[in-house]
Amino acid sequence: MPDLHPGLLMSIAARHVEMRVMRALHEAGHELTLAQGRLMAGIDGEGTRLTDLAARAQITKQSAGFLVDQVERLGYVERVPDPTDARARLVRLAPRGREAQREARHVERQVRHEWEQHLGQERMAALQDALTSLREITDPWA
Amino acid sequence: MPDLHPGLLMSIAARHVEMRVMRALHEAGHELTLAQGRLMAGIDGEGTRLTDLAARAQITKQSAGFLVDQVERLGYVERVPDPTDARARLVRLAPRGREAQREARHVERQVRHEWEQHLGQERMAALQDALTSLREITDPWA
DNA sequence: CCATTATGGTCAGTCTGTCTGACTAGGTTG
DNA sequence: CAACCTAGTCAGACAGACTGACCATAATGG
Repeated sequence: MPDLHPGLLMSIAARHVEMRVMRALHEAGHELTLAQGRLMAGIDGEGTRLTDLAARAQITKQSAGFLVDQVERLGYVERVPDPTDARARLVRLAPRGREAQREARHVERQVRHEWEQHLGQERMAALQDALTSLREITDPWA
Repeated sequence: MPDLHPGLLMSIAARHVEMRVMRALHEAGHELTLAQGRLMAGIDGEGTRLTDLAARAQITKQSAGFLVDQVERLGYVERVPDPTDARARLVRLAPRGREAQREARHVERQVRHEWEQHLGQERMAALQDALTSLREITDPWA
């Protein structure tokens, strides 16, 4: 059996994480889709502009606006005026959104722990190191 | 700067590979979409059943059928009867499909090489090792 | 040996997420 | 202050995914 391409192996594992997070959110009563989740993952504490959210998720601002409309209607985020720019508004997590975020982070920690159990500390550290380094040449956004 | 979650880092790198492959295919005159490419990646030498393709790409057989229709019309694959089961047909790469496959594999080798240059042989081997091991607990299809 | 169930695939209809292009309102700058 | 830039929306299109219903063929167990 020849080595599968690392990119493919990464897709498998990354997909697994997403699936675990989405499933947990669903079980906790949240009705978020993957696209909505990816978008919300880009919101930081003080709130984030639509344009920045779009860039982080690598989608157009139209798509981002569409998704923000949805999660706003569901009560996960709110749009507040940006005090520093009258054109802009900040998308901020509402209480329900922070709940979902907590849940997501919990599952992520759990997965990380499972991986460390499986690989052992040393290999896990090597993985984290290699991935972090690889980001320098693969992240279009950094 | 705290460590980003390995799953997220994997998404970034995996996406980079896909982007590189799609761009190269496009430059070589192939008009394949990402979804079509992912589907075709699941076709093996003797041909593969629609149902298996769907399972490998983790989509429904209806979606897979839709995509096969498209790439068949574009001349990348052909459907031939399955000699062992009259209900089934095998989806097989046509010459144009094999060309695209060669191109894709070429880019994948190139990316692998770039990564090895960046990480060094040892860290690259560690990465491959960790990812392969991780597959045991993250691949729903193995 | 046939009735039942399982499997491979299609048809019909729907929905989500994405895009491009055109536009408005509000900043920024020479 | 004129010209340009930037944040966001509106309108329209389309790809790709889903569910549910269905048909044809295989496989299985009384």
